Parts: sequence; C-alpha cells; structure tokens
Amino acid sequence: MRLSRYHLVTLKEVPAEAEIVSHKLMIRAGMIRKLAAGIYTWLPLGLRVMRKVENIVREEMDRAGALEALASMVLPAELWQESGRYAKYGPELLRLKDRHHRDFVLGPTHEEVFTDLIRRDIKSYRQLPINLYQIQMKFRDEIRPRFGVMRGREFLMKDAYSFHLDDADLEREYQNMRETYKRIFDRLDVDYRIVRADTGAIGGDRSEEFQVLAHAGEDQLAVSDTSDYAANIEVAETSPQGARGAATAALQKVSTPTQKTCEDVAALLKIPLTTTMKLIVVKAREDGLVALALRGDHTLNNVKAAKHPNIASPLTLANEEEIRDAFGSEPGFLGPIGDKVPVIADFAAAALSDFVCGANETGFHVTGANWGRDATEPMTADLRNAVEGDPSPDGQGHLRLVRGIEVGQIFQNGPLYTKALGVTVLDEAGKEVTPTAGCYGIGVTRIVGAVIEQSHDDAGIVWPDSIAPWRVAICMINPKNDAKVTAAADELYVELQERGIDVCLDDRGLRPGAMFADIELIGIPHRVVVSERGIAAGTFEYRARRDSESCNLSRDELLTLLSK
RNA sequence: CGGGGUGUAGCUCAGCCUGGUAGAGCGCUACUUUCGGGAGGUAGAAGUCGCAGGUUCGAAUCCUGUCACCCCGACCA
Repeated sequence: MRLSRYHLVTLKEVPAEAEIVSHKLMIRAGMIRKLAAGIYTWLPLGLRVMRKVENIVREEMDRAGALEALASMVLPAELWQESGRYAKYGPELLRLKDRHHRDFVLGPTHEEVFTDLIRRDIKSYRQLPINLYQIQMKFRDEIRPRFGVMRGREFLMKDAYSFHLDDADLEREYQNMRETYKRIFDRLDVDYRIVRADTGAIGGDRSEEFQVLAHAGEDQLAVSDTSDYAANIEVAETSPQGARGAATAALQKVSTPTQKTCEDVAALLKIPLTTTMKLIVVKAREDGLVALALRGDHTLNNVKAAKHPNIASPLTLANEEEIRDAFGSEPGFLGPIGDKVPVIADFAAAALSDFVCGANETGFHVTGANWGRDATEPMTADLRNAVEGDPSPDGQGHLRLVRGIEVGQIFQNGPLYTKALGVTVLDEAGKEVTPTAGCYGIGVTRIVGAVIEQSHDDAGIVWPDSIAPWRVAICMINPKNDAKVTAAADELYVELQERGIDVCLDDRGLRPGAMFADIELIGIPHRVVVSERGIAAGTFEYRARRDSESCNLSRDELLTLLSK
C-alpha cells in the first residue's frame, strides 16, 4: 500500500472520550471513531488489524475441523421464548419490533439459532459430531459500555457450537477447541492464562476462560504462586481455615451512632477489621429473607451466593423496608444475634469468636459476640471472594490476584439447549436421543484492544508481526531532492511485495520527524529508511519497532531479515 | 438505575462567576523559505456556543426543561 493514497488519519492530541491506553491509541492511530456510546466505526487501518485477527481465528477453526456458517444478527423472539432466555436474559438483550409488530432481538449470542438449525437438519447419529462456527457482529446492550472496543455494545465475535451423541465425544471436542484456542492465542503473541470460569448467562456444566493479562482488565483472576491453578475470582473456592477459638468475652452493647460500615466501627473501637462481621440480607430461594454473614474485611461473591440452594437466583438484595421489618433496625447495624432471619455464614465468618457485629438496633453494635451462645450455629458455605494470600484450592501454594481481559471462553453446555428446543436424532439402535452440546467464543474486536493494552510504549502501538496492519514500512527521506531515493524505495517496495511481504510505502512526502512519529504510532514492526546517505553507502537503514537503535544493512541482509 | 462531570471551529480547550452579538493552540487551504525526529513566515476558510423554552433592550454567559457523552457506584456490611 502506498500511504499517499491511504486514509491515514492520526491525531497528536489525546481524545477526551478515552480513558485507557488501548482506547486512546486506537483513536489516535485512526483505527476507530465513536458513533454512539459503545458503538464504533472501524476505519481502514483498524479493519486491517481486525481482519488479520479474524483470519488467524478462521484458519485455526478450519484446521480443527469446524465448519464456517453465518446467521442473521436479527433473530425472531419466538426462538428465545422457546429456550426461556427471552425472559431470563434481561435488559442486555436489545428487543425490537418489525412493521407487523412482531418481536425480534439483536443476537447477543446464538445458541438458539444453531440448535434450531441442528433440530431441522440433523436426523441421524451418522451426521454427528458437528461443529459450526461463524464470525459475526453481536449486540449486547451493556449497562455501561466503556474502554472503547473492550466493552462495546456491538462487537465482532467468533462463536462455535458443537453437537455430539454423548458426553465423551463432547469432552473430546472441548479439548480440541481448547488446543485450538491455545494455538490462536500463541499466534497472536499475547500473554494469557486459561482459568476456570462461571457459565453465566450461557449456562451449562463446565467452562474455562482465556484471559489476556493486563492491568486494565475488568476481570479479577486468582492464580496459585506455585501450581498452575488459575480461576476467575467468581469461582475461586475458599475453604474453612482453622478451628474457632473459645468464647472468652461477654456480649456488650456499644454506641456507634453514625458507624454503619465495618471499617467505621473498627476505626471507632480501634480493633482489627478481621474481628468484625457484616450481614448482607438477600431474598431466599423460597419465601422470605436470608442473611449472609461475612468477615468485615471480606466481600460477598455474588456468583457463589446465587448458586446456594437456599438463596434466590439471581441474587436479590432485600430492600430497606424489608430489613426494618425483619430486624427492627436500620441497615448498617445488623448482626446474627437474636436469630432475626436464617443465617448462612461464610467459612471465615463462621470461624470467628468474640466478634463485633451490629446489635440489630439503630446506632448500636455489640462486642464479644459468639456463635452458639449469642446466635444459633449457622449453616456454613463458601460465600466470599478469595483474597491475596488465601491457600490455593488445589492445596499447592497461595493465591495471587491479577487482572485479565476475557478474550475467549469455552463451555460444555450439555443437553441444556437441545433439550429446551426438543432436538433428537436416531441412534444406531434406531432410538431417539437428545444430543449434547458445547459452545466456544472468541471476542475478535476485544483482542485488538487487549493486544494494544499489553504491547505499547510512549510512541504508540507495538504490534506483533502476526496482526500488524503492515509488517514493514518503507520510509523515504527527502525524496524531492533526489530522484534516486524514490526510485530505490519503489524498487524495494516492489521486491518485498513480490516476496509476499506485507509492506507499505510512506510516499506522503512528510518531513522525517512527522513520518517516523506516524509509523511508530500505528505500530509497524519493521521500518526501512531509504535516503541519499544510504544510497551512497549502498545500504538501507533498518529498525525494529521494539528497538531504540537502527542499523545499516545491505540489500541482501535486509531481504533475508524481512523474509523470515 | 443512583451520584458526579462535560457539551463553544475537525481535535484539545479558554471565555460563563461579574450578560454587550466568539477566542487560542493543533489540524486544514494557498504562497513562501525550509528539509534526518511532529519546521518558520504570510494570507485564508471554518462555529445557528448540544437542543427547546424563559428572563432581559441585549444571552455562550442567568433560570427551567430536555438530549447526548464521560467518570464513579450499583455489595444495605
């Protein structure tokens, strides 16, 4: 590509709309422009990168034996009603009506569509297994879009759906996809971890996420410092630690007129936060309320709580009125003493003795509280988020918390959707059976942001060769002064193209400073400078994007280096 | 959904408190001198000051409403 004829629109100034590095750089480099909150136009430069990611994903999916298809983005509501997700998916599902007032949705994911396809077309076990995938725009009406393409409302996703006669074959394909994803992320040259994950809105039995490690990541990951244990904090288990101490203190009421949080109470009483307890009141699975007891320094894990058989799913907090009716106190002064509602204690909260908690009376807490004596022995469960230093659930080492950007997730859904949509095939014995299924997603647009988040410097983006808009840039110095410069640059440009090297020629006639700044900002991995000086010496000046110094190479040396 | 903030030229912003019909830098156009790390000069184009009401002789500026965008929160402790 000759850049004089390309739409390269770089910005010197940092856009006001952007917060994180990748978002700022994508706008400054002229890759994307915002059209509305969470909705972007991809400019030619950005699309070039996105297509390269897409093609790596496509090549590896094809190699793994999956078959590419393409579904509509607008989906009839009936399918979603049939699976039950029309009601369950919530406001993230953008609903619309056509001119006949029929209900439609914009597809946020396509389990229903592909399960329906299988229901219609697959009749025999001989047609299984099958793995269909598509690379297509998804729309999720996110509660708060942010970080540019990292949490946009519209985004490009590769989603695959596999169908099998039995669980063993599903497991085989799940492993096949896991290996395929590893190849994809290895080719993308990113630092990632595979972590255990919750199945969330997709549902099913087993799931893992592929997380690119980055400070700007929205997900917290718990990883062992000695083993390969890694899990999204949503599912990282915590276990009982040590035996509870004996009750030594008497129950005593203390005045805490304005201290509603454990932090405030601990500060007022000058005690460690770890000796305090808080109650979070939520709706029970059946009628009524249930109180969740946590140590003051711990936080509730919504995902774990919502899975508890006694707790409503999705997790629903009690409102202030319900709390006043049940406890006779304002929120902020609640405790398990007096057994106002059934209590489920997190393991760590259940292990406390002589603890401090609310007195169930507005303006008061109690000290010296003890389970068994002042409150009924609670049911216990793992309810909290793991914290730095917790023992690793696999028994090896301790947990560290790191941040990640979720770029892929693989699921074993089992018969969840095939059963809901009534899919059956005839097996070898001529008997009707329900196939089991898996699904596998990759966020193509998010990968673009995640790579930049992990690979940039003060001058701009540093692309890996695999997805750079061009691998090589040829820069001409003062071509107007010497026709030989243009001739030599053109000659090299043609030679590289003939060798199949993805190259751009910066023939815009900019002054060197401005030209170099642009080429660095858009992150081209290899730069070759053609100048009068070099022509006189018979060399080309080469510099890798990651290097701080350039070197002079002969034509042969340069071609050898770039042909690797 | 709750809280906070911002809407003025393509971009980044000043002007608003204290009302008197619009500014800077960057970018863009032309000419010119420059020409190896975002050049200098000269001339120029470009804004219904988010939108709608209101107050006023007069509104970017004050008041009301509304829309959009950004940030924080949405875990009662």
